Amino acid sequence: MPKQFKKSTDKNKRQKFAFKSPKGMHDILPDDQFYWERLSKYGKDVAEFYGYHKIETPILEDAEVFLKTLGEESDVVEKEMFFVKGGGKDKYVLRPEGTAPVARAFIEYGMSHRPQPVKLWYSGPMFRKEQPQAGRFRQFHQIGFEIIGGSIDPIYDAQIILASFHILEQAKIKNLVINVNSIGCRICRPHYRKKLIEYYKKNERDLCVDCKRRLKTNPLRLLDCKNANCAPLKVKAPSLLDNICVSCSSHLKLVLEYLDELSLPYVLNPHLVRGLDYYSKTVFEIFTDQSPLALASGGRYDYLLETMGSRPTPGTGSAIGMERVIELMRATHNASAKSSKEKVFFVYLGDLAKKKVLKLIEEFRRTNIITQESFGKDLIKRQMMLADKSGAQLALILGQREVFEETIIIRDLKSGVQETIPITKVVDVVKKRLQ
RNA sequence: GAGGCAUUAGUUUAGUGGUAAAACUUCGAUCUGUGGCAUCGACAUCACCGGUUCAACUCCGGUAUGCCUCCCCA
Repeated sequence: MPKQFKKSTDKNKRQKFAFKSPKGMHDILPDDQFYWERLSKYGKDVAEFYGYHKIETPILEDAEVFLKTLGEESDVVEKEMFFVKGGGKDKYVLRPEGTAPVARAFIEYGMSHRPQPVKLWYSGPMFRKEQPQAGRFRQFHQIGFEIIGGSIDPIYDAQIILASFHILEQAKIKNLVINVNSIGCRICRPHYRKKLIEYYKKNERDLCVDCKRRLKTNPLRLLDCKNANCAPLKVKAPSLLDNICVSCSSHLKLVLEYLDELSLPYVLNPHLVRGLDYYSKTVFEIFTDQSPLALASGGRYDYLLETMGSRPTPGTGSAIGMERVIELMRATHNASAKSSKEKVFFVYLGDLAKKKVLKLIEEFRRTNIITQESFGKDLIKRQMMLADKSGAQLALILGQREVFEETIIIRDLKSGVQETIPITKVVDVVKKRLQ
């Protein structure tokens, strides 16, 4: 419920403990809908233009869908999933991300029998039990793109990046930069991982607390440490770029060539790694200089479907964090863009006129003209004030005299010019005036 | 999961160990014939629970929520 309605007018009935939305989960209030609708539209337009088909998966999934794919020791799985009671104990979870459910659907509905690759997109809420912060919520929304099946072609990575990039561009986010890296494949990554561990083991004493832990749980994350003390070690650490196999490095090289071809602004960031296990080869994140948070991210997941029991099937995808984008849209979109859709405002005087207006509105319903009224405020002055506030173009004024004469006053709210017309013609005249 | 800061009306902010102030919003009255006007009025158990005190919105502790830095991530 919107905040402004939470208070009861009856003092005796007032609740001692006010209800609140769950921690880290927010209502999208009427005033914000403008941004959500805009961003959703950008997503839909881009998806349709590039031939992605929309898919909607349930908000609940079998926990195994994520346990098996995201990595047992990843934080998302280990401590950030909401388990749902009922339907078997701990069987279902609120989905923490969108790729694994889409992959599940791909397998379940035999989409490998469609022309390959299959391009899919989705939009909806995701849930992670994190400590909330600016731009980090327990319920958040993503627009995601996936290209599944076909060959392991770097051009698909470029297309996936392109789709996310265009949405951000349409949302008028300035100074976008794409960070790109390759985290290798199942052949070269273990070698690199070993090399990295060996290197850091030698220097374990100088590592920060977090990095000591990372060394055991997720060594690749060492590259991403922000602690200044670890920085010197990072510089000398073996680089992913020097250690991935020929197949992976030529794949990355082609991705970059395609990005060049599309004139997309990118930087090669050898320290970029992702938290989810299913990624391989290309990974990327899109940033703007107006926020430290990634607005979109994604990568290639050539082993994901295999992990889920399918034939080996490559894939690549990305997701945009809608809340993070909307936060930036607020700053750039001016309020005038939010102008009201209401075109016609009814003003009445007297009970008889009030009754007539009720019926007149129904006549406008058959046209596409949106009307508004303010029943319950009988003062004509108040009604005019509200008409003005509503942003309506025309006011239709019906008083006792007009009811008697079967006329109505049509008033242009900008110029203040008004005329009296027969009430039978009001729909036609309004239609003409609005064109 | 760790550390730090914050919380006063619908909103934005004052303020004090002796039960709260302003602006805007909303609602009502003046007001049954025309535009954000004017005047008057209404709307806060000062986030919640407990402690100290003659007395707590103020001091202390806890909880919740928000924000910041981490962890991690969109």
